[in-house]
Amino acid sequence: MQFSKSTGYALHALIHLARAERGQNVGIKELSGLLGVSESYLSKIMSKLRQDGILKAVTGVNGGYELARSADQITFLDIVEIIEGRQQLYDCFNMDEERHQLFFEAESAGTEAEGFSVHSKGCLVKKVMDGAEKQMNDYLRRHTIQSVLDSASFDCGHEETNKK
Amino acid sequence: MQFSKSTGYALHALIHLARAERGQNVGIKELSGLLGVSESYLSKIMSKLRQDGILKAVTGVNGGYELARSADQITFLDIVEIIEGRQQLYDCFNMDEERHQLFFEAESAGTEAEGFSVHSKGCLVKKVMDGAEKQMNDYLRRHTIQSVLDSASFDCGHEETNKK
DNA sequence: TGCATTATAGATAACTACTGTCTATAATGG
DNA sequence: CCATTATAGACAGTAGTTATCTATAATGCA
Ligand code: SF4
Ligand code: SF4
Repeated sequence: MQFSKSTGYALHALIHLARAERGQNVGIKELSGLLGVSESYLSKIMSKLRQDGILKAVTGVNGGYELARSADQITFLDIVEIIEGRQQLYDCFNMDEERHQLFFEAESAGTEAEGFSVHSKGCLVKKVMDGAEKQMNDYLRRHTIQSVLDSASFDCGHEETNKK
Repeated sequence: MQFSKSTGYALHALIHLARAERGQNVGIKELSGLLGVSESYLSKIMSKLRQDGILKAVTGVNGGYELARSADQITFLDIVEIIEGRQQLYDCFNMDEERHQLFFEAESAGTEAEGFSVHSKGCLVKKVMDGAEKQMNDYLRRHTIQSVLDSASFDCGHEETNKK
């Protein structure tokens, strides 16, 4: 289990866009050169980000990409979910059997047993695995593109006052 | 990005072993039947768990598997790391370029710049992604096979007193 | 209008990891 | 000696990722 390379590409491209001046389009050529990926492949990723409302894109001369919202409104979780997909990390096998009812939580056994699925609520194994995913997602949600830029010191600090 | 099915198989098999009486071997036939996986495939997973010291295995008549240590000494993280591997979730691409030095953290810029890699220490993108993974791993480390059994109420609660 | 530029979409292929099966081998107990 | 059981290796099918190529549509400019 690993994050796909595409997620890395997306993150790096967005950081570059965030550093570009507001209202200025950045072309795929510049981005792909910077990341060392083909224009063709990267453009697919950018399109996906656009479809999900992270970017705005302009075709034609002087076209390119621009952030659709401010960098502090774009979380790492946004990007990960868009590129990696929104399926859960842990997927129950054995969905149609009744063997897994073994792992019901004690408290929820007889209280409100109406219309809830074995997998989503009752099972403790699933609960642990989903809980682990939630920990990661919460962390990713707390970090934005802007938060990374804020704590970075760039080589040529021309307008970023290195506030040490 | 998803956990492999094998991780699920491993977790379920271990829980079954933990419920079995101490000193009693459980065969691959029983386990595979329970999980609905082929003996052949599951045995590979079990072997891996044995090689990593989670299980003990006995060949021959009346052979089978048994936990090598008590269930509260086997964490979810142990299993995940054994089956999924121990590589980091986020892998830096672009390892040989010097472009990524852009994302250095301000504090660490001039203090102790000796013998540390751009990727592991300096980069804030990597830091966020590794931090996210750590959140998940810490959570998985806090949960053991035993902790799941403790809070479960089994259908036939013959010796588990349902301590509400 | 016509042209160069730029993003988009689809088809497709190479590669990799995951999942699964089959066969042969070794160890154990009776 | 034999039945049982785990182990190991080879192998194939599947799916997802990564990547390339081509064609198309939109835009700005001369
Ligand atoms: S994790 Fe729980 S609900 Fe999911 S397959 Fe296993 S026992 Fe069933
Ligand atoms: S995450 Fe940081 S260190 Fe890794 S490739 Fe990107 S810029 Fe470089």
